[in-house]
Amino acid sequence: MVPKLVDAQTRRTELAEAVWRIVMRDGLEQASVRNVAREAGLSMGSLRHYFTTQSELLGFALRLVGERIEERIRAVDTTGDQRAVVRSMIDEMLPLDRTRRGECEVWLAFTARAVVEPTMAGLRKEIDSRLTDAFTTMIRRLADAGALRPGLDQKVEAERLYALVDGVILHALLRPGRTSNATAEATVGAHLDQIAPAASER
Amino acid sequence: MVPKLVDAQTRRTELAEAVWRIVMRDGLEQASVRNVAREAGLSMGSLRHYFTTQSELLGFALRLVGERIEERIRAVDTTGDQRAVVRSMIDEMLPLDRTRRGECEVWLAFTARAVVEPTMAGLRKEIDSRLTDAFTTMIRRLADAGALRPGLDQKVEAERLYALVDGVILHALLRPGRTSNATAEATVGAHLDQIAPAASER
DNA sequence: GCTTATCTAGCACAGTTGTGTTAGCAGCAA
DNA sequence: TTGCTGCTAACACAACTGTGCTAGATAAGC
Repeated sequence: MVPKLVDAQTRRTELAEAVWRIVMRDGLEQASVRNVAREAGLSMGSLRHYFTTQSELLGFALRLVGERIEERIRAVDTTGDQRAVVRSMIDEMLPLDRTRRGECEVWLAFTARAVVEPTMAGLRKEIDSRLTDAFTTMIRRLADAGALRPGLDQKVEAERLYALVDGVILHALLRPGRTSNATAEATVGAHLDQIAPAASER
Repeated sequence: MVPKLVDAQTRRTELAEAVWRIVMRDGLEQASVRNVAREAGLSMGSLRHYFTTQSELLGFALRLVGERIEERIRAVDTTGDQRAVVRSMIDEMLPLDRTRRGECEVWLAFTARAVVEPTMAGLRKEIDSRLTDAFTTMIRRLADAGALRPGLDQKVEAERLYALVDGVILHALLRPGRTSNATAEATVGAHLDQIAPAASER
C-alpha cells in the first residue's frame, strides 16, 4: 500500500512544526506529548504512532530546523563581492523576522537543555560540527577572494566569527524589537569590516 | 528577636546554592520545590517559609550568581596594562573551572527560559543592562589608556565584545573539556589583540 | 514559669507529565 | 466476504508538579 492520504513524512513535519509553535510561544518545557498533539490537531495516540518517545519527536524537530537554515544558506548567490556573500549567509541565521526568530528560539531552547541532557549530546555535536564547517567555509571564501585582512589565522577567525554570531543571536532573542535587529546587523557588519576591510582601507 | 541560630539570609543563600547544584547536575527543569528542598536537606514546608513561590526562589538564585561574578570583577587589579586588566575581567566570566562553569550553566538555563517567560523579563533586562555597562567600561578603559585601535566606535565595540564573550561562553559550555577552554581563551585573546593591538603594531 | 515569633515538617489538593495498552477506523488484496 | 495494514483514538497508570494548610518544634522576651 504505497499511496496514502497524507504521507508519513509530511505528518512528521506537521508535528515538528507544532513543536516549533509551542516552543516559540511557551518554551520547550511546554512541548509535552499532549500539548504537541493538541497543537497539531491530533490525538496523543496518533502522535505516538509517528514518534514512540518524546525525545525522538523533539530531536526530529530540531534536526529539521537545521536543515531549513542550511538550505537557505546554500541558496545564497555566491557570485560577486565575497564580503556581501558572507554577510547574506549570516543574515540567514539571525532572528530578523518571525520565521528566523522561531528557528533561533528552538535552537536556544534545545541548546540550553543539551548542556545537561546526555541524550542530546550526539545531535548537539553534529550541529556544532556542521556550523563550524559553515563558518570555516565563510572565512576561506574571504581569504580566497583576497578580502581577509592579512595576518589573521583562518581557524581562529572561523571560531571567532562563529562565537560572535551566536552571541549576536542570543542578544537579539533577549532584546526583542526593531532596534535590536539593527544592533545585530550593525555588530556583524562592524566585525566583517574589521576582518575584511574594503580594498581601499586594506 | 534579632539573633538567630542561622541567619535568614544565609538560609536563603544555602537554598540558592542547592538550586545551582541541581541546575548544574540535571538542568533547570529539575529544580522543583521538592528537589531543591531535598538537596538543601530541608522539608518542602521550610523552603516555602523562605520563598513563597518557585520563581521567587529561582530569581534569587540567579541574582546571586550575578552578584558573585560582579564581585570577582570588582576585585580585579586595575593597575598596569589595560589589555591585561580587561582580559582578567573577561576571564572571571568564562566557564574555566567548576565554579565558573556552574555559574554559566545557571545563567544559560535562565536565559533560555527568559526568552519565553514574561515573569523573568524584568530580571533579565536588569542583568543585560549591568553587563552592557561592564563591557562599556572595559572598552572605555582601553580607549582611555590609548590602547584601543583608532577609528573604532566605542559603543559598537562594547556590544561586539559582549556578544563575542557570550558566544564563547556558550561554546565552552557545549564543548566540555580542556581543549575548549584553550579555544575560549584563544578566541578572546585574538579579539583583544585585534581591537587593542600591542603598541608596536598599532 | 508563660507568651510570642520564628521556623520546621508533613499532608492534601488538583493538575500535568511520559508511556503502555487496547480497541476501532479506514482502505487495499485476496 | 475475509484478512491485513496504516492510522486514529481513548483510557489507565504511576510519577511528578506547585501551592495551600495545619500542627508541632524551637528559641527569645518577659
